[in-house]
Amino acid sequence: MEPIHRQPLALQVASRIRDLIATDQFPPGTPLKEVNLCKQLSVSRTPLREALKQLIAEGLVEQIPYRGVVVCNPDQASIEQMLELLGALEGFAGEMACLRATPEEIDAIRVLTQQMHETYEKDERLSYYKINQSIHHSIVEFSKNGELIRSHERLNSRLYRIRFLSNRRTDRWHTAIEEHDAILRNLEQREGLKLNKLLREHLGHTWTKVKDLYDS
Amino acid sequence: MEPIHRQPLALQVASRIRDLIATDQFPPGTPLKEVNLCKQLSVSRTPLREALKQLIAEGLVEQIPYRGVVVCNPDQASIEQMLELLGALEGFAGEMACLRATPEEIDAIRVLTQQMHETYEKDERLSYYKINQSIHHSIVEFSKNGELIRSHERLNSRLYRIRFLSNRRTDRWHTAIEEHDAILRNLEQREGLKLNKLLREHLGHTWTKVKDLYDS
DNA sequence: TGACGCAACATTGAATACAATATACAAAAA
DNA sequence: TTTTTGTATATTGTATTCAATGTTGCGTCA
Repeated sequence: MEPIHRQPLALQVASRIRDLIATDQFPPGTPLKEVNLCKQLSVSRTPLREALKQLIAEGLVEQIPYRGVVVCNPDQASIEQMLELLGALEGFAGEMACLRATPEEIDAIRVLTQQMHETYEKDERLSYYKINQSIHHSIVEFSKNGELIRSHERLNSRLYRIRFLSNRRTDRWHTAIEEHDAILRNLEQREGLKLNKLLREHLGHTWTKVKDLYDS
Repeated sequence: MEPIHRQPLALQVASRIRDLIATDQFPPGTPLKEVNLCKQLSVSRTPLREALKQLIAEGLVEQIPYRGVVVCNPDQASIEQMLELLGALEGFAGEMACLRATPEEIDAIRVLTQQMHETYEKDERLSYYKINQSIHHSIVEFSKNGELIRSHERLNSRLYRIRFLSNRRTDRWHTAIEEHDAILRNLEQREGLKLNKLLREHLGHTWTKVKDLYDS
């Protein structure tokens, strides 16, 4: 039987703050002052501090001794490195997925890709963004490697905001869709190495979009 | 002038416990009881708990609500997954190193590989182990991707103990040395893709060694 | 004899109190 | 006027206290 999963207060606090950062309600540079947050979230300092420790470990915020915790503001170089690593992880995941995904799982990707086309035709940016995330997430899941899934999850959450912002740009939208078609094809045909390469390039293109955003 | 780097107590505690786990003084399954550890390390519960939170985030220990923290005892499947991911990370790092390592840095790998041969001939297991780690660490460093370096570091620390134990086996020692020669050659010739493949296989062999250890 | 319930103990979860450190501002001296 | 220094205040770091929860063992009842 499924055990009951308890959520210690610190964990709940952590995921709340994570959301606040991802949705830009706590934009980069925001100082996370303990007493303020305590009042806003109605918890005491102890669980809050434990939550912050977790976010520090995840790299979402940074701490300077005796000067508090602030939301990280990664520079272009860091973002490029993160996206490069994300590409490597997803590429490898795709390669493994070619070996391990069931036909039903590949069907699921097919459905998502189809839905993605629909959001493109209807010009629904937010849905597009979510389906896109969902596809990438699924591919990683189908690698059947729990460690890989967790690593990807952590890194992706740090990039969530950036990718969301860069999603506004319209230039590369069509190309991205085409790339997703190619990704689906190679997954269907279990072309591991090609899919790996494709996914890495796909993420590389994300970087150029983000870069444009910064430069403009 | 070089600023003074402070180490909050929680960080010091965390790295101490990390060492204790890596050196098998806290073998898997050991319950980390807060009050005991407090006395042993002469700190109060708060910084200790913050340190534990960090180790939980790193995946070195696990926590069950109201039942405390215990040192993780990863099963064969998890170890296989971790090594698979480690192989992917190192492989990718090697590929990047081929693009970005300076000639001087490659020289450093050459020196280490030479030293590795010497430890083999003198039958110095511990030195061999350390030099081996050092080579892999260096290759990852030369990828010049900070995120990749950190991810590798975290994952590797979780495998430190396992790999140390499997280092006792003598069967594959010679083959491992030969593989390192090949790794060096491909790095020298900037054969990124081949090096990637080689490193992934190299880690795959580690898995077979670990597996033997478990099975016997 | 075995199972259930209760109670005492052990351990973690959370909150508060106290100490250490940094920052800002004002006053005094050059 | 400018620089320096001291002090007040804000904020984090650490310790301690109190509450909630889980575990163990013994006694009682069927």
